[in-house]
Amino acid sequence: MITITLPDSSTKQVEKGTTPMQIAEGISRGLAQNALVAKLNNELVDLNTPILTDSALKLYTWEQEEGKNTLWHSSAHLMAEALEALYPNVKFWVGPALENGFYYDVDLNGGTLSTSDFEKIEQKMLELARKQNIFERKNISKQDAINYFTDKQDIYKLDLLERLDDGTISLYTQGNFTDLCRGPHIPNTSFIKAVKVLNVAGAYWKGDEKNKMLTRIYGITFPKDKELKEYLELLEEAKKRDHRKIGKELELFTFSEKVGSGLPLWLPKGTMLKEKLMQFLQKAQLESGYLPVSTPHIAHKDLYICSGHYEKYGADSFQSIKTPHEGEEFFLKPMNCPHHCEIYKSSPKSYKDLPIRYAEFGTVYRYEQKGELHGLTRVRGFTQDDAHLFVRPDQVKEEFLKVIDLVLYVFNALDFKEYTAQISLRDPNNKTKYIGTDENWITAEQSIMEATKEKNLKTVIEYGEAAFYGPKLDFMVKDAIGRKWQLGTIQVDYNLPERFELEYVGFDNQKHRPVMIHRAPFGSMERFVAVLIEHCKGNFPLWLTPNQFAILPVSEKFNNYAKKVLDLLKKSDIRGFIDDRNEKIGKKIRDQEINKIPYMLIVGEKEQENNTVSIREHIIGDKGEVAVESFISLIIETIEQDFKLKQII
RNA sequence: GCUGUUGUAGCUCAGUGGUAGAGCACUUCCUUGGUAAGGAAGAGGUCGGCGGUUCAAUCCCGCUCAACAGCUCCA
Repeated sequence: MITITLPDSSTKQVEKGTTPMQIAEGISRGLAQNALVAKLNNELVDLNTPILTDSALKLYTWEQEEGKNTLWHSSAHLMAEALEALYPNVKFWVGPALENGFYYDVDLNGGTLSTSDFEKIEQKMLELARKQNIFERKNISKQDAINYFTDKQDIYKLDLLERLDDGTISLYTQGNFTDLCRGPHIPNTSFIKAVKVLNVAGAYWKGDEKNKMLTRIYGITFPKDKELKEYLELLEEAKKRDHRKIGKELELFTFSEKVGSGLPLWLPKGTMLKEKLMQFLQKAQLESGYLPVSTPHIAHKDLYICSGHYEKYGADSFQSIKTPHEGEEFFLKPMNCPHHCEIYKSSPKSYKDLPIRYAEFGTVYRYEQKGELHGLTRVRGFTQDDAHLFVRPDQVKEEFLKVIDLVLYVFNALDFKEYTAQISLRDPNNKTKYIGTDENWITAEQSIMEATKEKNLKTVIEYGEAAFYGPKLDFMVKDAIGRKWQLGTIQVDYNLPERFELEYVGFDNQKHRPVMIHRAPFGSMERFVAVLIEHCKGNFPLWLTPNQFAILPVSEKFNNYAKKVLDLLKKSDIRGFIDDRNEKIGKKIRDQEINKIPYMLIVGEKEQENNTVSIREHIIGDKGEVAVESFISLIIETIEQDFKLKQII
């Protein structure tokens, strides 16, 4: 007999060789029917693995990541089986599970695959899934594996085998398909009830562009039809929220081939939005002791030689600007930090001056590879809500706390309610590739961890993800439909203070090197606006939205009264316009609903007589007739209320 | 940058080896209408750019630019 310890610490005595599935059956029928994979002493295993020693056992269903991943990994095998049935010459590379679904990289031997083939593959997968084929594991020797795949003329699996040790090799077979795989897998194919082939794309063999391009087929599967339906609805919803689409519809920004790819043109409404955001942050920063600075868009090559960026990125950047003066070269600025370092150096600093916080909405230019450009999230010219804090080593933690406060203030104000903080630290096994003293690193890493802990942030620690110049803290937010985005970032930098020989005079009358902290709560205005659009689907908070109201005269006879109302509202700093087109009121309402205007003010004979407006709220509808003054206070109060609520959080 | 797909009016998109169409938007006129599309007329396109094949190219071919999907990358 052996002892099995379950997650609730209870134990079971079972015969040696009992499988996790049998234990599941002993617990409940429901669990036995839903279990997909088991964890045996920290190792994921098939449910039919005989347990030979005392073990801790945990069972996973579709509800857990482990269960999902296993189902998707097994689905990749199922898709491979379907592909092999449909395309006899196909060769397989690897087929892992992803965050949402799975893919398989295949070599179609010159054949092609298009979206029109998807249904055929899906049908075949479902047909095979219904056979309830068992995923059968077989441990074999390396030589046997080599023989097997040599017979199959499968160069890709042979390549994989080269890197595997004898004794660790296993094959999985379901139906007519056998794959080299370490597993684990779901018990049988019948758990896969709903199937969708999502996409097909090229991917280099082993991710190396010198290698052959394989066909990567993406798919997703579910244990219930309903879940597939919900997933497809989510994809539809994401499409509707696409900032490129909404940005065009709401006339926020555009691109022009003549201006150049990746160089956004902000339209009046988008500019209003962007500037409101900047004003909002600027105000918060002034209150937190930041000092606004502003620096030119170009700088002498020497600046970037000093910073080290020329050596690292020079060749892949926008190339230098020449002048009539022979040999003189300027570069478009790819970041603001070197400029800020020079500002720091413009006068001697005392320890009493620190921390110094230079803030600038600095527009920078980076020559991103063509294929990387994407709407506003990846562009070649963008404005960072940048600031550099020059601090004493003993101030790192305190400044981190303040920056975290600022970042959270921004997130709350914009209704991002869920976020996690990712702490990127040094690779503990390879400390040599980092610049800066061990002592400083330890202080900074400790400071970050303590600061996030004090703020009760949900954190993930990533070892080895730090930049070579310092550890960092990145904020990942979840948007309204659950997608994750990386927004704000805080980074410690030991490199630039060194390169620019930044100093301050300490209490001991000696020169010391300050620590530099880069931080950007939005990240960049472009990226943030993109994420915000997708988060709120273009329905911006009232304080931010480009037009807070539209006045809709019932007929042209009331245009003059509308004008009077507009003047009154403008005096109170409320933004909007009159829709004085020669259209019926129904048409105007429809159009302004589509334009997502928060408040429509309908004015006709009645309103003109009573000095009122009839409010119609976006989506909600008719809110009745009120005095113009009441509307003004409604707007002001709504905005104040909005901010107050958020302060509490 | 690599692979694939796409590029027709301001927008969304039909279409054809014999130099083009719809809906919306726009202009003018009629209409002055009370909570999601009133009516009529009109204007608008080197069919992304360059080159080739052809009697003839928006359509076929090559190159190029841009967008999209994926890969790789992101100070």
